[in-house]
Amino acid sequence: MMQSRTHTCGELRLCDAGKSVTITGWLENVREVGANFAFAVLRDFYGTTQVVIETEDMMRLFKPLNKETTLSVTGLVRERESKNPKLPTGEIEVVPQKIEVLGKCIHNQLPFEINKSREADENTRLKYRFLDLRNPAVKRNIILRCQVVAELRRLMTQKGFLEITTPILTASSPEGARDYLVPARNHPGKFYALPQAPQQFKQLLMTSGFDRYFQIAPCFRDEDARADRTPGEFYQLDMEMAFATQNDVLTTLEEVLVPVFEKFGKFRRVSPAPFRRIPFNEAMERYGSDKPDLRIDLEIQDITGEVQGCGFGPFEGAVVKAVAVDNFTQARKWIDKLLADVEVQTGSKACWVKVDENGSLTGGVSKFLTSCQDALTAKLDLKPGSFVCMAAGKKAAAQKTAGVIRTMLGKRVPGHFDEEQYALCWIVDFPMYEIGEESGALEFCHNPFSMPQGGLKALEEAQDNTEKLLAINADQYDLVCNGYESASGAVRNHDPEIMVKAFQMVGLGEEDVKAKFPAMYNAFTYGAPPHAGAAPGVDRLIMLLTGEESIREVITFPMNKNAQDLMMGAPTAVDKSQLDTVHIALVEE
RNA sequence: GGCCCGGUGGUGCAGUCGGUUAGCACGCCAGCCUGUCACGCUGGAGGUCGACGGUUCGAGUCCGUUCCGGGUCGCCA
Repeated sequence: MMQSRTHTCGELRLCDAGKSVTITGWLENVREVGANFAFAVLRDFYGTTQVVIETEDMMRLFKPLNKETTLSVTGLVRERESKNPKLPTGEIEVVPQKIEVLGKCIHNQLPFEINKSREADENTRLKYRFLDLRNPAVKRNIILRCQVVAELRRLMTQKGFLEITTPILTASSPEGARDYLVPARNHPGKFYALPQAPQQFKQLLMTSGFDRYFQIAPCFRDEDARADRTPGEFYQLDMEMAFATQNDVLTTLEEVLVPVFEKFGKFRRVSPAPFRRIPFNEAMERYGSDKPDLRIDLEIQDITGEVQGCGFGPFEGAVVKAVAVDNFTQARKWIDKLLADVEVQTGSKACWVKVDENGSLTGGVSKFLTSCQDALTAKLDLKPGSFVCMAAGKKAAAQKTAGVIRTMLGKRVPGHFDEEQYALCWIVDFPMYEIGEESGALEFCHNPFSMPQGGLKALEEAQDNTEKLLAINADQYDLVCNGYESASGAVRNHDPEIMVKAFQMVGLGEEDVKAKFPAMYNAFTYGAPPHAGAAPGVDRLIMLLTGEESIREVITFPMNKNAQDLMMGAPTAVDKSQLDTVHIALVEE
């Protein structure tokens, strides 16, 4: 039987010298510095401790052990002859009397070196995630995640929110992302779906009279991955408040998140509450994005009027947006790279001009713009040495492209990016409806659960008037931090009459509302409280706090981009008998 | 599905204009070394360059196809 450990590998200090101890852990390294003289490093969750090998017998014991074998070492703590101030345990070492091998590592060549695993090929890391996680630098993010989640729970609970879990096996939701489906064994041909969010359940909880609900909720969406978006599953701090206004929700989240950013964030500076509240349209106009990075001090200017008739084809009849920077000294090659990167990220081309020492436009598309040079100079406050990057197209596309230009210029031209802070803002007043790109018809812009501003009256007044309908905003809001969408929420539409009306605007009727959200619609006819909520993304929050650029660094067992778990081998084929049980027949490709 | 970037011993990378035996660091193995801590020194093993096809006297290098990975657009109420 294993001797129980008396200390961890992170806790022995000089004052422990002379004690007899047992420590356990992984054999990290053995440094042989002489014949029958070596230093072994034992690592556990808490730290590392040096074990000194100075006898032939001990050397013989250690020699055949591969790195990463787990050991129990019993011996005496001794003050080191040469100390290492870089290590918490650097003043002592353990002189072993008894070594016990607890778990052999039979591989003398590891897939990667534990302490350098972050540099290894990501597929290899994911396949050997259990080894990758032995790296303290990798483990640190997971530990931080636990601490943040615990703090979120503490703060929410303190504010009177109840954590209530909701079903994982539920009904497919007709809106939104692709569902993950689970065949129902007892109901041939029918399926459960994994929840994309506990949206309807939390609204039902509100109608049940739970005043304040939250949950660290797993959410499942079958959509493609991005660097900041894991495929398959992710976690949200899902919350909802009864009899609450938009301001109640924003204030509550500010009170919860500011302390978390301050306590756990990589950067010291955090936007003080209340955060700036920027209407969606203003965000698109000034930043070209509904998730602007406010650490960048540049803003987009509209130069549509200034450049009309200049003769440059792409500008004719288009909306033209510009971002200008002063004291620009970059080379032509740099500009070409910028334009290429903008095109990769947006699919749209950008163009540019510079201002020479005489105040004249030069380079890029300057030959087309000489006629409007004065107007542009005035509008953009151009000076000798200014650089202007422009995007043209339909309004939304031009805004979006200019938004990417703003971000790239801001981060690449020195002096416009104050990186080391958490710049938070709320984007509010999202439009209720939009014209669908494919359908060309009126559609819900975000989700149909949001309360239109002005309620029933606004909808009735705008009925059959597309222009007016497009101008209706919803009490919907996103929390944005450093260019990432960090939370999304809304004042919900709790009134069946307004729900039906809102659906009528997009050509749907009462029957559609009932069919799509039967429980919610029904519940709301029994006396529903006005309610509002939001759902900050936990994974992205941890990304922001740690400064990681890949979401896989903050997930314990992440899948790769193609939604495969390389360690477990998921997804896998299953036996025909399993398929038969759930009434599934595979179609030969 | 489109586009961009990448794939070279166990790991990370270099490889010029197509030209001799594919180079470096870490790791691994052996030897030396009594205070290392990114230990050091000496020696050694290990790759045919993602796959297939083509151009060529000759391909890691050029061309085509394809597979895999990352990023991005679509998508993500």
